[in-house]
Amino acid sequence: MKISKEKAAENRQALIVAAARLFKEKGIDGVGVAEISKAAGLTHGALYAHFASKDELAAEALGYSAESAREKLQAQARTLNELLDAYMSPAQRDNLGGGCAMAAAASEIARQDAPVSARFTEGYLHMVRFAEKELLGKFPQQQARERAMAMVAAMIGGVAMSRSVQKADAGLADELLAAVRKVIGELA
Amino acid sequence: MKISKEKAAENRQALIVAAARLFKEKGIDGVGVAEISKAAGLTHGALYAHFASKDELAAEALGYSAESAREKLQAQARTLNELLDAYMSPAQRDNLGGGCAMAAAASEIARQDAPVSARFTEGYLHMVRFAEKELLGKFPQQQARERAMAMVAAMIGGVAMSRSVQKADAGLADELLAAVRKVIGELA
DNA sequence: TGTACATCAGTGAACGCGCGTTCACTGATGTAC
DNA sequence: TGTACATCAGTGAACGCGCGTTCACTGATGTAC
Repeated sequence: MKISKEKAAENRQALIVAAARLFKEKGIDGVGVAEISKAAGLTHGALYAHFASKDELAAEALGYSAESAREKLQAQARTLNELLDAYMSPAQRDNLGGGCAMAAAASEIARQDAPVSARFTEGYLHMVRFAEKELLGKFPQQQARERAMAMVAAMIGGVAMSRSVQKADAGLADELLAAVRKVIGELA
Repeated sequence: MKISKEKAAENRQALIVAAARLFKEKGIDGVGVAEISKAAGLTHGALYAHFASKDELAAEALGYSAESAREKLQAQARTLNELLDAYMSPAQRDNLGGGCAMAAAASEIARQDAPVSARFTEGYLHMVRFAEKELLGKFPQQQARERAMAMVAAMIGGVAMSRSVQKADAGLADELLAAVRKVIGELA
């Protein structure tokens, strides 16, 4: 049963969207092609009509995550403070599948190959530039860039660590999140 | 061929040490019981004489990682600045298997169950207390704790992100590491 | 101290299972005339 | 515009493979007498 070009493009996109969510929720190694395909309303065979391998889909999915995070940033956060409020919120922390791929997969990306690393680098630099732009009003260029890099790394680390301690100590998880948000905010 | 109690205890320890290194290098899902056992000089069957499951070994291994990091911290870092120099160094970043488990597995721990989360929480709080002790000379207690929590989260995030961008842009990875080290150092 | 025997850490074959990937086939779409 | 046919997205069975785990067996250790 061949499908229209339009419908095929929709299915391809559905695979990417489902993969992006599931990879963030369960890790790349933690989810199989069958589960991804099913979540997209297809069988696993169809996946291979669109992507050469699971790895290729992973790169596309993480690229999509980075791109939609960029759009979200542009649409919703006007200032660095607004970004911090949104990013360091319990809601964003508890939304693994819909949240930031860098926080959800920070330690896994180190083991992926160059194409995935490149997409993450772009995503990271985009956030850094957003922060840098505002810091340039208060600091010389070099210092603004250093601060921006450190702030974004701290945001990602803060969310990842808050998630890591959450099952053992939910109160600490919230305290950690608020502390990072506050201290990082004071850097701006 | 039964083995002496002493030798059996050595073998158990070898399994934990090998698992700790391999989990950090490849992720918990990325390494199998056969590879761990082989690295410890045993067959996979022997693993089940010491641990009920791979998950139980994982908890032991990550607990061991946290414990040996604590010993290393106590033995080698006298001041916060020394800790920052050691932790945020390219050498520690490039030593995945021998380095900090929190930086190596930050995003994976969020998906593990409570026992693993508890061991990470202990490890995180140990580093926070180390930083807090020094900050108490300059800041009131609440502020010292907030700063310490943010500093440790930023260190972990900085190392994890430096590793994540390294394959795509090695220069950026070094710049990122140095920027986080500098900005975090200024918080103390 | 010497002997008989229970213990149990370790071996390696085997288990069922789910993985990523392949492939023969289907049938509506899209195209050529 | 209507007809014949090539295309190719999607299906689902099947592939080999490595996974975590089990288990009958081995044989040196450790113990009881």
